[in-house]
Amino acid sequence: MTQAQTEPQPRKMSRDTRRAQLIEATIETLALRGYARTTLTEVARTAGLSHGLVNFHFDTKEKLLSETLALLAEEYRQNWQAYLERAGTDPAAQLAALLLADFDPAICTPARLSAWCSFWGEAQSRPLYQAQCGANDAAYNACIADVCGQLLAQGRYEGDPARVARVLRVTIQGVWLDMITTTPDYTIEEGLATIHACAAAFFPRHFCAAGLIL
Amino acid sequence: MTQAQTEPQPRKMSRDTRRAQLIEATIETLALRGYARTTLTEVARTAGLSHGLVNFHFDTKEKLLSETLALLAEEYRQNWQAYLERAGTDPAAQLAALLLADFDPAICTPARLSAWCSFWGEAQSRPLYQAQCGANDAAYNACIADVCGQLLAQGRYEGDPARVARVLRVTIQGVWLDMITTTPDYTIEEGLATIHACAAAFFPRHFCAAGLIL
DNA sequence: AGATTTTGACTGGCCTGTCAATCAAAAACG
DNA sequence: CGTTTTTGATTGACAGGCCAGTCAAAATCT
Repeated sequence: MTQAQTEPQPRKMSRDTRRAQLIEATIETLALRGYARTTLTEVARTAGLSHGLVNFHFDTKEKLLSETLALLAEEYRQNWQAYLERAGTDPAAQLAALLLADFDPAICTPARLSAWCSFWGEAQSRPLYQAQCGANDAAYNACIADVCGQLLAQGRYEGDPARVARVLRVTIQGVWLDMITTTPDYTIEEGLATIHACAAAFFPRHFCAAGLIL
Repeated sequence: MTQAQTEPQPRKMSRDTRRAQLIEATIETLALRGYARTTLTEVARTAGLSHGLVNFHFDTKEKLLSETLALLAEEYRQNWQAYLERAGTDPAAQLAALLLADFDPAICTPARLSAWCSFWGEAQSRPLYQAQCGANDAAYNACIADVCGQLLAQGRYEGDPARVARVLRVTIQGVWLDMITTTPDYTIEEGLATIHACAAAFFPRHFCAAGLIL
């Protein structure tokens, strides 16, 4: 990915640039090798830098992984909040925006999806995930539950907002997982169609397989 | 779990017994420590046995993990197939059985759910998962898609069988993930209620939040 | 020159896999 | 039926390798 040989690339770069570069290399390594086989040497090689630099910028491997997860969590949060902002105040439009947000090309990258999946696999046995993502996840859950509650009320649908929201959320998660584990012919369009089919089941007068109605 | 000190426990046991014991210890260790920190020494200690025994019975760590995953996959397959067998020929009853199967107390254990999650996290970067579970997963997908297709036709519902089936499948998976990562007050009943809410959205005349109608 | 980044060799620790010795149960024997 | 031999499971010490983290020296920038 990064080519240290082609561009001369100033040896010394700003702290933040190097850190970002190493974090990006960590995401790629997680995706390619998995959590268990992600080593500092491997990350450094992916970034085209020396092993010692990683410790210079991040002190420990744990801090590197922690900040990598923090970056993923933060860009995820900013993405759906930006989508929500642009959607206005109509609950159906807001829900459609939330569903679309998770398939934005900036977020929904093979490397990023794989990296997320690596962290989930370790989440159960390490406090790291909850510490970095607990608050964000809670905010997202509250938000989508609120939007679902409004749409249920407005459309006179039956159903528990929390459960409808949970089904939509885990369906997105599941589609993400499918997209990296199953055969390659699983496009973003097919993923979106699946999640829209789910939304259409709960809100048939507002959603169809193609997305928001009207 | 196993207490080597309380029971004298015959020093020598049959091959299959020891292998099963070590595989069970592997599941517990995966759940407690995660994939990356699962070591042979840790597994042996959990089983109350010596480290060398693991290599005696399984040759390599990879084979131990492979056979552990094979056991999980096989007991999962047998479980849903048994449920399906008992359900008769009515599509709605069959679907209800498939949904219930995944919450059977024998399958839906904290340790087993966590172990599954550990394997998923590594699935993307290792052929192990596809090799052990690819065929089983494909059979399950085909089965639930077929049942959904029958129920859609019988009830004159609209929808793509493959997509409806996928939503149900990933919702179960997502609820499993929730059950081990979120706060403890997530019971099997709440999990089942969520998946039933999802089924009710697609098949409102056959399912409600409490499960199968009639 | 002084400050800061970068490198690569080095270390101490942990982990996997090997192996010779040990031990208990079963089999063979007297 | 008691004794000896054989078989095969079990142990723990050991070797080799890999990895995270350290550090002194070199390179680069200001």
